[in-house]
Amino acid sequence: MLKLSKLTDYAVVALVRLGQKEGVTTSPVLSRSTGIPEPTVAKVLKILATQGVVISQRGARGGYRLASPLEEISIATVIQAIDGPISLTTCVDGGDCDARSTCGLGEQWDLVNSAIRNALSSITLADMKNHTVTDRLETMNAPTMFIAPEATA
Amino acid sequence: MLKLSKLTDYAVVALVRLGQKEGVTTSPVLSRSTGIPEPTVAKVLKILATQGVVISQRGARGGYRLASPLEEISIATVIQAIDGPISLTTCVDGGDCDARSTCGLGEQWDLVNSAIRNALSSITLADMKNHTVTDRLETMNAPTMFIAPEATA
DNA sequence: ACTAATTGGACCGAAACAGTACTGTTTCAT
DNA sequence: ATGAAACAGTACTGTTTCGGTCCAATTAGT
Ligand code: FES
Ligand code: FES
Repeated sequence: MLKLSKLTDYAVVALVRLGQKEGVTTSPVLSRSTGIPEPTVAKVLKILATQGVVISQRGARGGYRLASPLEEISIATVIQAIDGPISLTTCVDGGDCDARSTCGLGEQWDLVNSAIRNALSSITLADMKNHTVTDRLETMNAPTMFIAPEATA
Repeated sequence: MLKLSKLTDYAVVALVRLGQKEGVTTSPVLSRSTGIPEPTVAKVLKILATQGVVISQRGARGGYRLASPLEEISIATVIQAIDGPISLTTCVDGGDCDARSTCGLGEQWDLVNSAIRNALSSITLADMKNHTVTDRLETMNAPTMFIAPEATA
């Protein structure tokens, strides 16, 4: 269905909320604040901590805090942290493709990958809480990336 | 991992190859031509036929042919035909989200959805077969376009 | 030093996915 | 009319990934 995992969904919510807090915040608090089940938010934060998106403080009086301001964390970063690398292809890196030599368009997939990554990188967590950016996206979405120039001909 | 299903991968390959043939082409022929296992390519074509992406000709001397020229079929169309609708959110339509009322950023997800859909719609199957773009990609493909704090596998 | 609070990492069940096989229906060639 | 070729649809099975839960390691405070 090409949907990002629910964990990633929750991660974005948790991070945005975390960015609005002062100091460190614990999993239970974040859970109550967002409505996400406690075990789930705990797991999400754990993963994000290993990826360096959030800083964890262990022990009593511990908790999590954002490693970077909300504006500098892109959706792509969160997805990568939770779901792993963004490679739509299944072919480019893994190599477990049966075709490979016969399909002929192996390299072209990078086109798609770049497009996706570009789109995902242009949205930050700050945009997710800020309603003013909705209009700005309209101009940002112009398909003027690096699509084949003569491909449209 | 945010990857499109392998079926979709195969679908793109099959469609591009199909667009380079004259008249109708059978599944076995397409299988040999692409290197994709016969049963799989058959399944993919079947799905694409129900979605109207390809036209099927039944009976002896039958086969498949593209419903539209390659230039008019976008990657997004193929993904939607195989994997279903592109909704990254899991929240907007399904409604099986535990947070919903407390998360507060439900509407903002459309931002992400639009970005993805736009990126995917701007690439056509014709772009995938065009090898002149391959070289161009080498120069234009930014090595890292988003911050990867510690992308250790 | 002890205790309580909190994160870290491992484990397990469930669901979706990829692939395969079979049977039926349609059409062309003989 | 008959037989073969090719698509259509359904059902089944093995595998992988995802979502959720549980227990162990770590630290602050008393
Ligand atoms: S390498 Fe996987 S389809 Fe070409
Ligand atoms: S509706 Fe699902 S996280 Fe907000």
